[in-house]
Amino acid sequence: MREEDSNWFSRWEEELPSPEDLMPLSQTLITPDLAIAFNIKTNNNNNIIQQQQQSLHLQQQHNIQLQQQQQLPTTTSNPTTQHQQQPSSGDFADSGELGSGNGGDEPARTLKRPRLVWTPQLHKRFVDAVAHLGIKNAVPKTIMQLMSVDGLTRENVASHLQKYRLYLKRMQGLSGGGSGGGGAGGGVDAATDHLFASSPVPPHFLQPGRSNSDHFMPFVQVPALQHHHQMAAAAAVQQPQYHRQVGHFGSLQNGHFEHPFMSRQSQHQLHRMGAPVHIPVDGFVEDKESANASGGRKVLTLFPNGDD
DNA sequence: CCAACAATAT
DNA sequence: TATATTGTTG
Repeated sequence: MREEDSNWFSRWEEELPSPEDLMPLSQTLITPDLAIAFNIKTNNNNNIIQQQQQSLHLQQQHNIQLQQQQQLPTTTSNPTTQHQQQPSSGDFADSGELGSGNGGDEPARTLKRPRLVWTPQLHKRFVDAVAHLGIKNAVPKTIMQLMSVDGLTRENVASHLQKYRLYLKRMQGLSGGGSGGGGAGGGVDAATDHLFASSPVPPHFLQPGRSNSDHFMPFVQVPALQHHHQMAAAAAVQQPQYHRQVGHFGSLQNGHFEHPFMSRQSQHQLHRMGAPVHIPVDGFVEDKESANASGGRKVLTLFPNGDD
């Protein structure tokens, strides 16, 4: 119907992120402060956190409240009045009981983190990662590694991948054979697919038979089976600075260039930790509307802009 | 044991 | 519904 259809992937090819584009992009969903406060181990600040662990005890409840207040700490005078109408006096504060009277044992570990919201940007990185990995290697762990989004867990990716695969299958189905009466999905443009539609789907995704895009697979050959072996080379320890992390993608942390594999591999410990609060990283905004849609739940949103 | 995947839960 | 969590399997 559209001629664009014929060359959409020509353009797609051009728009393919070069490794340089993809690699150094290390975003973070968790600020150092937040990580520390919650006893979260990110790949960078291991040691710092360890120290904090000792002093972490009865503060759990306080921690939570602190988080909410710390939102958007410094944004060069943000006139956006990002006031947290967070019911600091409603949810847990006054109920007094969080869960079931946790006596004061490792609280942070028990708490849950906010639902990840897959913005088009995030999904884009996801698709790019999958595209560059090829179907075979496109498994949650490797995808997660390539995406290099700090705070993103393997399960986040796994869950998303599961749904994405269903989406691909649906597309295959209706592009291949007559529409039949299936009536299963119906509209491809259903609201459910909007996210996925926001990023072009690499052609070979639909053709498992065809060998992967060996076309462009520059280097990013993630050693998927790389077992833990290397301790963080202490490449860059996050100092308790109140700097903005989200802006500097250069990955020039100490004047040293970070390799993707060398840099993000201490994520083994990143498992369940909790933080039922928003994450104060500037650049990340919580989408009130999404939250509303969810029934007033708090949701962490990355990149409110749906623009590609 | 860990990770992927599918199924189920919220 | 979208994402999380759990269960099962390799």
